[in-house]
Amino acid sequence: MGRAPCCDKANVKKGPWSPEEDAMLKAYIEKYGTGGNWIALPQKIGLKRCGKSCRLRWLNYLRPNIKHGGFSEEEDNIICSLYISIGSRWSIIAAQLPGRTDNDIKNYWNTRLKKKLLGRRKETQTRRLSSALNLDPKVTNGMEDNPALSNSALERLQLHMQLQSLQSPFSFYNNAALWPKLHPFGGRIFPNNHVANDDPTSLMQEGATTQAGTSQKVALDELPTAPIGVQQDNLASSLSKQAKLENSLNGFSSSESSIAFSNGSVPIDTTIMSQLNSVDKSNRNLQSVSAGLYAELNELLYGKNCGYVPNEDQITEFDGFKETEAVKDSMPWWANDFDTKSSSSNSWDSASVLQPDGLFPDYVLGYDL
DNA sequence: AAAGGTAGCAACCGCGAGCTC
DNA sequence: GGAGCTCGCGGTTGCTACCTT
Repeated sequence: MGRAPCCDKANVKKGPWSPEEDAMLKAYIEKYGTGGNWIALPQKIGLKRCGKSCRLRWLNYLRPNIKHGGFSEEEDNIICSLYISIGSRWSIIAAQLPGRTDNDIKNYWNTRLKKKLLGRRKETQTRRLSSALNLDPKVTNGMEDNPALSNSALERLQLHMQLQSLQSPFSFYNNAALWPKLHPFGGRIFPNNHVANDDPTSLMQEGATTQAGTSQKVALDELPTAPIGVQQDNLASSLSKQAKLENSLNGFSSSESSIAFSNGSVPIDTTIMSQLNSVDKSNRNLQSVSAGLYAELNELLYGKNCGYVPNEDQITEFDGFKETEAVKDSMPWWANDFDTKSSSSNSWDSASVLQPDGLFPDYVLGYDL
């Protein structure tokens, strides 16, 4: 049995909305509300529009306090950080940007931000890459000789991210804390002189601290020899936070979602285990990803944190993004307590749905764009 | 000036989740 | 329990304005 159509498609108008239609819809909703039924709304108003179309028009254009265009650097940072952290969950990203709609952000990302990101990479990455990574010339030569490979790498990465996300929202590409251990070069991906706090691997390992603040750092000297695989207890810590977020987003109560995630001790329940299995599967898939892509990924995401300082002539438009601390300082949601009561993924309200002391700070430590 | 290409954005489409009966 | 329905989301399409040749 097929899906029932949401409206009589033969009798609904499509295409751009006229000012008259806008006025009718706005006046009705402001006076009576939606009545909890978008499908019935157009009949009540006398509009020859699909209910879904009315909803979209109201949501993206007519409702009060909508902002269009003119994205600030702060908003750019939030969008980029969240996109890299959680992918194309536009409604969640929109919830962090009052007055912005998911559609607006989606369009902005697809038409501008993504190109901005690619543009920065195109200009700087190969030169910076070879000097920053101190890699085997056999590896870097190929990348320098083949700009097409480099230019497509981010898009390939995004495809990989989406594919992995299909397998598991908690999978490898959604979990930055896993990356250094999984890198095909092991410790060689970063310059040899990286030590302690300015080592990006330490940043990412810090990202693997527990919800309760218990450090579960992995010794740095473990990294070069770590096999391609996952240390499950560290992974589980990250997963626990992700699971908590996901549960919150899915409407679980905070008490339900945080049950056994204290002290870094993660219950090996079926949900978590299935996520672990998904990550293991992702790891296997990962081994087919080229070394060049890995190098690019690290350069792209951690370029400012890996200890490499670009020459002045290497600074490009994307360097307009603030330094990590400045970014965090400028993000109010960063410091606010997570309100599980408002954990709606509905972009109508701008309430924070993210968990500032949980998942995302871990990620953004490494994603200073 | 005109044609073709590109960018930006509004709107549409189909699907999954969740609710009701 | 499951069929039917609505809602909300993310991907995609199509229109328009602007740019380039």
